[in-house]
This record gives sequence, C-alpha cells and structure tokens, in this order.
Amino acid sequence: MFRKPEANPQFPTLETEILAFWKQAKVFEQTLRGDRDFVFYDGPPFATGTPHYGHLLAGTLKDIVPRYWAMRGYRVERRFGWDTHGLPVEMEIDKQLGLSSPSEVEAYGVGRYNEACRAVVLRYTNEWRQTVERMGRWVDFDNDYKTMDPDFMESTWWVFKTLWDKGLVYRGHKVMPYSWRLGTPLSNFEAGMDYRRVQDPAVTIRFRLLPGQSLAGRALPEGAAALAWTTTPWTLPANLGLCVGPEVDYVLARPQSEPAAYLLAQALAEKVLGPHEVLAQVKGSDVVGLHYTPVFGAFADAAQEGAFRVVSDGYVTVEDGTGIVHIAPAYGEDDHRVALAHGLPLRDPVDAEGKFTGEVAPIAAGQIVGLHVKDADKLLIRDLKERGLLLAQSTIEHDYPYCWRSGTPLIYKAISTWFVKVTALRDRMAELNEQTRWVPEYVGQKRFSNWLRDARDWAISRNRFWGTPLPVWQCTGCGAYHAIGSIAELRERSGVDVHDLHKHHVDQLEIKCEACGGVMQRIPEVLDCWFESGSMPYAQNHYPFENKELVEQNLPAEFIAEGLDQTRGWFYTLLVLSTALFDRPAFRNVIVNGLILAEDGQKMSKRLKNYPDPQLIFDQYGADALRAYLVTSPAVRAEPMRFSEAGVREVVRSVVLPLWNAYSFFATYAAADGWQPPKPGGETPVRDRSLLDRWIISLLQTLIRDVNGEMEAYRLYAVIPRVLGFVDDLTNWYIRRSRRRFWRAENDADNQAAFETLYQVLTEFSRLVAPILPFMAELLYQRLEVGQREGALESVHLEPFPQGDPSQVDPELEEHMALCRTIVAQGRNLREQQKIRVRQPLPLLTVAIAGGVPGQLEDVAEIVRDELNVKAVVWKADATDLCSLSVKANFKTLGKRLGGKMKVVATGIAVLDGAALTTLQAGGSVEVEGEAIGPEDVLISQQPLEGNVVASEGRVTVALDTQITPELLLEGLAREVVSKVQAARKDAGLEVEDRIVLSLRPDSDLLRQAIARHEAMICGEVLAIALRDLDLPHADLDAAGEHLAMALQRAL
RNA sequence: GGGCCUGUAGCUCAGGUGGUUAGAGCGCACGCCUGAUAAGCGUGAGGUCGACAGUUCAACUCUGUCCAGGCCCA
Repeated sequence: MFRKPEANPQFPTLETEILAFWKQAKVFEQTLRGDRDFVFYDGPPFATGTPHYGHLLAGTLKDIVPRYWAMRGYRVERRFGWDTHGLPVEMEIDKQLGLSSPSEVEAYGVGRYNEACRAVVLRYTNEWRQTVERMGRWVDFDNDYKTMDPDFMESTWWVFKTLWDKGLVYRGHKVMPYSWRLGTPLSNFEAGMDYRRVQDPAVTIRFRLLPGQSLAGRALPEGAAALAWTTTPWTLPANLGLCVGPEVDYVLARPQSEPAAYLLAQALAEKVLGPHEVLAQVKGSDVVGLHYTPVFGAFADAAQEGAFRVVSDGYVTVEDGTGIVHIAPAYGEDDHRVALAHGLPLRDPVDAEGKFTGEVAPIAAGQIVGLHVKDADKLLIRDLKERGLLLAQSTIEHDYPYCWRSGTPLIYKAISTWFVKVTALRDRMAELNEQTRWVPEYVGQKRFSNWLRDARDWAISRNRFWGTPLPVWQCTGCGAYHAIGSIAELRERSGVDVHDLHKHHVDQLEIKCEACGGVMQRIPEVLDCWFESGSMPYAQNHYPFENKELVEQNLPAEFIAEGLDQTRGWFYTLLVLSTALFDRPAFRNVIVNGLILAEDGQKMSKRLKNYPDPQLIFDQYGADALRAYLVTSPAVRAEPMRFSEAGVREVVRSVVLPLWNAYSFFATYAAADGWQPPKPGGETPVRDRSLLDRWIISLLQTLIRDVNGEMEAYRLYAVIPRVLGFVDDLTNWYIRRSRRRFWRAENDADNQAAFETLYQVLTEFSRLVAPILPFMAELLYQRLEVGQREGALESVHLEPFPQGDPSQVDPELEEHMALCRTIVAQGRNLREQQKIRVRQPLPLLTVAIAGGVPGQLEDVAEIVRDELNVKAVVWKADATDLCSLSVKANFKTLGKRLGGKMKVVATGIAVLDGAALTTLQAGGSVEVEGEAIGPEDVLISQQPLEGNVVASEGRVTVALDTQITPELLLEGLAREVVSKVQAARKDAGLEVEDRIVLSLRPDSDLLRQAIARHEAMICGEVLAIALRDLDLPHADLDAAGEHLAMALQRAL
C-alpha cells in the first residue's frame, strides 16, 4: 500500500533523512561494484578555507558524471584529495606565530614551524566533509589523499627524480619580487598585495658608443651616445646591455644646445632633446650590434662575455623614456628574458639584504659598497653627473609594489631557481592534448592550446619551508648534484631511516659525493605545490612503490572537472607530468566550469558578506535545488555566473515542488484506491493505453535517448535543462489533463492505465534525474518502489540508468500533441480577447493547419474540446475563409540565386495577385522581373481576417464561434455554480471524498433554470447527495454576475 | 600589454553553416482557471542585439577597431 504523502514537505529535512539512510545502508559503497573501471581524478582543494560555491559547482559536476557512469555499470572510485602545502598555509601560520621573514622562521625553528603548518591544514576538514556530504556528493573521504602524506611525498620525489634522470630539470635564475627586509622572494600574488603611489628618480643616461662604428653605412660621429631612461638608477652598475624595438624608428640627432649626437627613438626626440637636427634615421634593427662603454666600470670584464651592446626585443615601446631600454639582467623580468635570448651575461652585486657587495668597489670611490640599493640612487646619480653621463634628471610618480608584511619597497632580483624544461615537451603536449575532449571545446582548442604553444620552462622551486623538499643534494666540495628518488635510496645513501620527508627531517641528512668523496648537503628549496597536484595520479597511489599496475592502467583518467582558472594550474601540470613521464595525456574528458560571482557581480567576499552561507541554502532550499541551480547556469559552459538566492528559490518552485506535487498526486490517489503496481509482465500494453498515456511515455523515451547521447559527450548543459523541463510537461499537461482519470475514471481499464502510466513515468524519471537530483530521486524510489514493487533494490542509485525503449516512441503523436497545445493556447487567447470565460461553453472551434499534418489530428480533438470548453471542433484543410494570404520572397533560397537582383524581385513578389498565389500554391511557377519563381521561392503567410474571431500562430489558425445560445448560457451558469461550491467545499476543509448536502437559493430566473436543468451534473461534480434547503447561514456568491446564496454541510 | 571568453527585454539567459516579425524564464500589468491549491494558465507592455566602421542584395550572426566585464599570463 502506498502511503499518503505529507501535506507540507520540508525538503531539507527529507534530504538529511536520506543522507542518514545512505550512510546506514552504505549505498555509496554498494555502487562501487561495476566490472569495468571509470577513472576519475579529484583535483585537490586548499584546505585553508571553507568550501564556497565554486567548489560546490565543481563538486556537483564531479558527482553527476560519476553517478551517471556508475549507473551505466562502471566502477567509479572517487577519492577526495587535499592540497596541504604552500604559501596560504605558511601565511596563516606566520600570522598566528607573528613571524614575518625566513630568518625569523629559522630562529623559531623550521621543525616547530612545519609542525604548526601540519596541524592547521586539517582544521577545516570536518567542515569540508560536512558540506560536501550535505550536497549529496559521493566521494570517499576515508580513503583520501593528502599531498603531505609520506607516501604521497615519496611518489612526488620519484616524479622529480624521473624528470631529473631524463635531463628535464635544470638550475637557472628567475627574476622575482624580492623583499630585502624579509630576505626572501615573494610570489607575484604577494607582490600585488601592496602597491603604493611613490616618487622615484627618473634619469636619462648617456651610453657612449664605441668610436669607429658605423650606423646605416655611415661612420658614427665622435662622442655619439645612446640615451636610455630609468627609474631605478641603482640597477645601472649591473647594466650589461641596451635594448631597442626592432620595428621602432630611431634617429641620430644633435640638439641645438650642444654638439653631441644622440641615438634615441624618433617619436621621443623632441620631448627629450628639444629642438634638434636629425643626422640619420634608422630602424631599431639597424642599431642592433652597436657597442658602448659601460657607464660604471665594475663589470668591464663582462665585455668578453658579450655585454655592452645593443640588442632588440618587441617589448620596447616609445611611450616614455627614450625608446632605448637599459638592461640589467639580474633586476628585471624582461631584462632577464632579453639577456638570455641574446646571450648577455648576468651580474648581481646586491646581497640578500638589498645592499651592494664589494664587487662595486670601483664605483663612486667605493662609497656605495654596503649601502642599501635605494640609498645608493643619489650617489650614483651624482657620480654620473660629475662624469658627464647624465643628460637629464627628474622625478616620476608611479605605483610601486611594497612588501605587504614589512612595508618596505620591493626590488626585482634574479633568484636561483630550479626549472622543468617544458619547452622540450611543448610540441608533444600539444599533440597529446588533441586526445582530450574539452567541454566547452574552445577552452581546449583555443585557450589551453595557446597556453601550451607559448609555454615556458616551469619554475618548480620555492624558497619556503612547508612543502615537499626538492630531493637534491649538492656536494660542498665539487659542487656536484645528486637527486634522490625514494626513501630507500635516502636511507642507503645517508644511513638514516626517515619516515617523514619534510624539510626539518631531511635537511640535516648528508650523503657522500660519488664524484669526489666529499659531503653532500640538501639544497634549501621546496617544490611548487602545483608540482604535487600534478603528480596526483601517481602519488595518490604511492606509485611506483605500490599499485604499479593499477596506476598504469588508470592513465589517463576518463574524467576530471575543475574551474577555468586551472588552465595554468592543474590542467597544465597534469599534462606536463603525464607527458614527461608516460607520454600520455592525463585525462580524456574534462568539464570546465566558470567562476561564480556574488549577486552584485563582484567576487564573493567573506569580508563584504555579499553571498549567503551555503549552509543556509541547504537548510532553506535543500541540496537538490542548489545542485540544479548551479548546473543549469552558464557556469557549466565555463562562463561566469552570478549566484543569487532567488535563483535557487526559483528552482524549488519550478522543479522540486512540481516534481513533489506529481508524486504527491499519484500517491494520494494510489493510497485512496489501494492501487498496487502490476506484477512484472502484467502491465497494460502501452498501445492499449490512452492517447495522453502514450504521449507522455513517448516523450520520456525520447528524452532518455537524448540524455544518454549528451551525457556520453559530457554536454551536461545541453541536456540537464531538458530533463528538468520534463517535469513541466508531466505536471502541466499530462497530470492536469489526466486528473479525472484517477478519481473518476470512465472505466476500470482507463483508471488502471492512468495509474500504470504515471507510475512508470515517475519511477523511470527517478532514475533519469538520479545523478542530478539524488535526493528527490531517492525519495521517489523509496516511496514508490521499495516495498511496493517486486524486485525493487535498496536504492535508486543501484538501478541501471534507463536506456529508453524506441518502440514506445511515437514522433507523430508528439507532433500532434504539440499542435494541440498550440491550438489550445490560441483558443485561450481568443477567449481572453473576447472576454468570454472558459466556464462558458461555446459551440464551435474551427482549426486549420497550413501544410497539413501526417495522420489524423482527430485524435487530439477531445482534448481541444475539453480544454477550450467548446461543443465541437472542425478541422479544415486550409484557412482561406478565415484568413487573408500574403506572400513574400524566401530570401534564403532566392538570395543565393539572385544576388544583387534580390531587392527588386522581392518587391515584385510582395505585390503578386491572388491568381499568382493560387498558381504558386498549386505548385506552379510565375515570372517576376524576368525570374522564374516557384513555390519554394516564396513564403505564404496568413493574417486573420478583420472582424472574425480568429487567431494564428505559425501553421495553426483557429476560429472561435462565440455565439452563446440560451442553452449554452445555462450550462455556463451551472458550471459557475459548481466552481463556487467546490471553492466552498475546500474553504470548509472537506476531504476530497466527503459527500455533502447542498443548499442553493438562486436570486434570478436564469440561475434557477440553470440549476434545475443541470442539477444532476452539479450534484455529481460536487459530490452532493442531496440538494435541499438547509437551516444554515448562506453565503452570498456571485456566479457570472448572478446572485446566489449557498450553504453546505458534510453528509453523514 | 598578450591569449581566451562575455556583452541581446528591468533581471538571468537562448538565438547550427548570414535571409527580413530576435525568443524563453523571472519580475511587472491585466485577465483566466482551479479537488496539483502556500499551486497552475494566458495575454500584454518592455529591445538603437555594447559602440563604430567594413564585407554583402542582406549582419544579432562574418571581419576590423574601440568600450566595458571576467579568467589566465605578462
């Protein structure tokens, strides 16, 4: 027996009950049983904050797809991952411990520091687990992976060592924002945290060109100099080159004020030199190769290494300065890149505290040695001035980055860094990427492949503490390096058995140098945490130390899903490592989601509180509603979405509640009737059921077919809205039209067919939505099948995903019903225009469908009659009596043929007369402006004739006969009475099946007649066993303008 | 500054390969229906399709430039 559904369902409460059921019955565990693996990788989130909607969206995608494939019979393991290392954790601990520099951390003790980090990263795991589980995502938290686990770290070492052995790791320099106060490089992220408006010196310097050189075929005049401009004079001692733009126009010019000739960009000559005489005009590329005398003598030896010459690069502009850029390879990112590209050497006379080293002793009489670089600016400028090398001096106000922790200005400085040679893998990565299906496609084909094309070597080392140490030891004697690939190897080489690979456990271990017998010590750096997440496919399984076969079979993953911001992140590092290690792509299918913004279009911000706490959404609307809201948003197509609570509410209103209502409707009548599902094989054959039954079944089977197609292509956005839209067809057409069959059927067979159909649709639909709305699906299953149907399983999520029954698809019927709904809409439209309410029966509706319809539309006539309350429907082959015809050119077919003549012909077609139209309609052709025009070249449309009650939409034209005979008037009044009584029944709180005694005192003859004529109908409709005068207060009612007094009481 | 994406009704978004009346939902206004009822349905108002050029017989659609927003990178 079905249970009568509760009147006020609380979805959040129902959901938590279902969660408890899943947990108790171990349903998730039971779904891990397919005989084929579907490999899913979970990208690890940082655990330093609580989950936000971006995580919930990605989490929903990471749930829907695995649930779908699990129902398709695959075994889909889902292990949760945690990103535990890195800057955010250290920043948190620094704040907690009041530390602000590496030296302070060293003083505090790296061991204590790292243990503090370890303790804090798992602080939010409970919140995460709670939220992720609450949203219904099935993922294994017990068998999770953490990047700080010894096994994970050991595999990461193996990954590093494998790259090392393949010659893909090298040591180089990277210019980074550097805090001299803290003695540490900062990440770009940190450098962006405190920009200040400051004044800096801006100097224009003469770089004397070596005599005897020629420019554009002419000898350079004596004393000619290139002019360069800088706002960081302290970088001039390390100047090793000048850079011009290859396409920029330069001039050799002599200002009026002095005899010297200067080289600079033509566009800036006036600004820099004032009135001047142009001696020569050249392109930047002509200037390349000129040599000059260094402005300071400290590194004169660098000339042998190719320094002090002009090179070119596209980044040079003529926006400010002189169009010639001074290159100090150690102090600028572009400088460093240009220097590398053109073979300029590198000199870095600045120590870790930002002070000049003894290398600059030859400058300014040794005054700047030991001086902070910023303090040296003045001395350097004065020295240049004294030696006649300073052309101009001013100050400039601009934004400059400051150290967010110490409040001191940052400098840019070359830092020793370890790189992975991605440039060597680049082409292969692009090829392997072809094997991945990206959803949406453009992210892979444009965004990601562009990124790959321009990929540079990957800087994998960080000068930090809490991370996986680079497993590299360097000989203190000969300087040789050695990379360690496992704990066992470390034990063997160091004689110490370690169980934790963090810095404080391995830094003090020494190994013997195989080359010279000296002592090797570990280098200080730790790995970029992206290196670890990219290693996740191997490291989560402790490859290759364990699970060798499993991992190798599980490459690449079948599916991953992450946000668009991972282009440079996980998507990339996964591919770099899988290419380098296994020459394979890392994932076959990826769904990329867009960023979720707050409702105001801003980023979600805890500080601004511009978004509701997810927990509140769960508590108020439920997880199903949130899931459906998120996955029907543009965010599943990688576009940004604005999160709005109203949107979630709307999903409840438009999907969750209607689906509940459909279930509730079914269960109410099934309970009242004691209806039970037929035994397997005992169902009424679908062909023997009513039109509506066959229609809704056909619609569902069509949907199922399409859902499988789209899900197999990972196009969730193309199909989830349709799945949810089915609820509308079910409730607003099938159930609304079928209501009566459940409680007052024509016959038992029809009643049975109605129950069977709605039961079949609801149960089959529950499987279809199970991946999307796992709670509602389970609710339907538990209430409709478990204990009700033979062979029901423990959970809907253990059922196979429907495959659809093509034999139950009837495209003709689907088309007829679509036309029927258009006809009805147009009919209502006419009633609305005519101000005739639907309760008033009308005699006739005439319908014409242009172009005809396959099969007989008669099958839907009964529905049309009933919906529009007309006594008869007449079908006509054409609408000529109802409409006038007009014709216009079919631009689509004619345009290609006629081209320029299109316009005149179109005008000619528009004025064709009736005879020509008739010819065309009969399939003939006519001549317009010398062109033969056939039926396919014109579009004939119909306009309702003025003065008729006719409406037209597309191919459908309907005409309503609005003549109300006295008989129809009485019937309309009777129906009015029924409506009023029904409302009163409900107001009185009567049950659906309660019988009543009714008392009616009509105030007019018309009403009296109507009641008399239709007494049986009225009593039947309102379940009145008797119509008699009651000694009760009567309510005054208005029935279509007639006054009526009414009273009722429950019949005993 | 570069790559990619977005810009269509008050709001959120649809609009294969260019084709002449640009759609939906929400909101609003009006109405209808009602044993799905803390619902449902219909109609209406509301648009210089971000701006400007260009290609074309024809541009929301293609091209270019610009403006605004986003992500990644510099």
